Amino acid sequence: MENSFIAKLKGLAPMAPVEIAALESATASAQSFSARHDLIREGDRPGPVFVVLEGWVCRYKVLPNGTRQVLAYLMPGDACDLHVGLLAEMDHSIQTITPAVVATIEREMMDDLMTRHPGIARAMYVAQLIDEGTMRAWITSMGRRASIERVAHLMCELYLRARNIGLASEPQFTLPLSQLMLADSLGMTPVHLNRVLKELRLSGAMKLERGRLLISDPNRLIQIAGFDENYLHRRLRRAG
Amino acid sequence: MENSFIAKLKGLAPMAPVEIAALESATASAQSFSARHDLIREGDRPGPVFVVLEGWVCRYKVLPNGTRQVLAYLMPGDACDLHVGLLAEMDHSIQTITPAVVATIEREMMDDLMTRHPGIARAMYVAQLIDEGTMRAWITSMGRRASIERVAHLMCELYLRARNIGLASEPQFTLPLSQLMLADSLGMTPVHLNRVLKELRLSGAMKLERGRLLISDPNRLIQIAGFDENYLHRRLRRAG
DNA sequence: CGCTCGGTTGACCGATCTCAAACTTAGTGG
DNA sequence: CCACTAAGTTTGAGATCGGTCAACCGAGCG
Repeated sequence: MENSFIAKLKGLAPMAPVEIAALESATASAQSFSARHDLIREGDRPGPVFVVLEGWVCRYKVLPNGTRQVLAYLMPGDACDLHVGLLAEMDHSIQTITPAVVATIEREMMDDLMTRHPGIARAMYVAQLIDEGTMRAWITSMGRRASIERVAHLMCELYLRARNIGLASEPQFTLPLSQLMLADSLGMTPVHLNRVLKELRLSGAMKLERGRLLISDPNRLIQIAGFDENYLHRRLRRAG
Repeated sequence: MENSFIAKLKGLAPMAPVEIAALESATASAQSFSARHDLIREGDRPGPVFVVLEGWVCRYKVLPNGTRQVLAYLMPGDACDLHVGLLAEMDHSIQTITPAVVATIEREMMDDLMTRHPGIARAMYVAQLIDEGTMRAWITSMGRRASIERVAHLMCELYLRARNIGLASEPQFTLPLSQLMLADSLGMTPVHLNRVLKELRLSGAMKLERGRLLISDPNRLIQIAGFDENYLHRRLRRAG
């Protein structure tokens, strides 16, 4: 059975059987990691490309004052930048959140895959564009949305991404993020995040509990968030 | 005399004479635009790649409530994403800030340049990685830095970028951004930004005046910002 | 069974926003 | 060359959002 990386790429561009086989063999060497394990740290020299096959992973940065900012979440199927190898050092760290299975693809292998297989190249580029769009959405959230809107917006994003890869069972889904981690993503205090979550719960929009999120009133949540699902979807060009 | 785009790419990867010639001809069709002119708007179908040759340009997003968030600044030599063409529509707009000269490179031309010229491909990938690093730094700023730190940090970033392309005359440089625009970049109110600028002026670190920034005490500014210039520099790998 | 980690709550404080007005500069037309 | 205007900047007063500090709670685990 094909892994989540292949499944994702197939959703982003048409993929020939040869290409699928090539991806199979490239990701064959997957490794398991425990939760909270740094795959690579800020300042390290970049190595191979990481591909998350199972579990959740995040990118983050720690500031001199000790605070942390989470920069992105990687879910099964997601990979980190294909060309990192060109940089002298990482400007951020990457860490598992849950126990995770991660494959690594060496730079030469990656180059080879991209040049030899146009479908793979195309899918990887689209994936990268989507990731960039997500970053822009985060900047927008942090800059111009009130805390409750920010929380709601992130939940919408994570829900849609989970659903896209078949990890959501309609009204709810597994969300293995502590409130501390969420606060570090949203640029707020855990205390304040907790109050916002309470407000969202009382408003009947959603309810976060031990590792899963229940979206009781999707429309209300979307409305609070000012969420435009377009930023994750329908962005693929119909015509090539 | 070569243009700012070529100059920038030459700084990011070794460039063969043929490659320079190819870039010359690709950017020959530059066009002039007045200030505040949208090059492309959110929702539009992406077209060619934009390359800024002269002037300042920004990416931005407007929210339903009417507020605006600036997502990035493009200075002479900067280009926007090479593969935008793969998306169905823009998730943000791009607008000139000052009068600007912008070249456009059609997708086929771009593909051709990249596949035929490894030096160009490499330089473009590095440029993209740097842009992504900048976005991550913005997210970090918005999430975890106090307003005065954010302002100082952005000024450091812009100063270094200007200096890199020869647009800074040591203690000062041309900064054609209104306070409103800066506020929209930093996720704050123009009123509050103005107060922060006053604080920075009184502290003797820097002074912003009509279109130029004077950095009176670089060390102090860097210290206030918690600026790590590594995120823009020294990231190129020595070894290929 | 007690410890530890994460979540929850309260009281208080301070940073940032809002609203509103004055002022400054650059550009425009008479 | 001088109103006049529009855009941008500056300042004040008061309100609000989100942060800080501190205590308590509850579940999982050795």
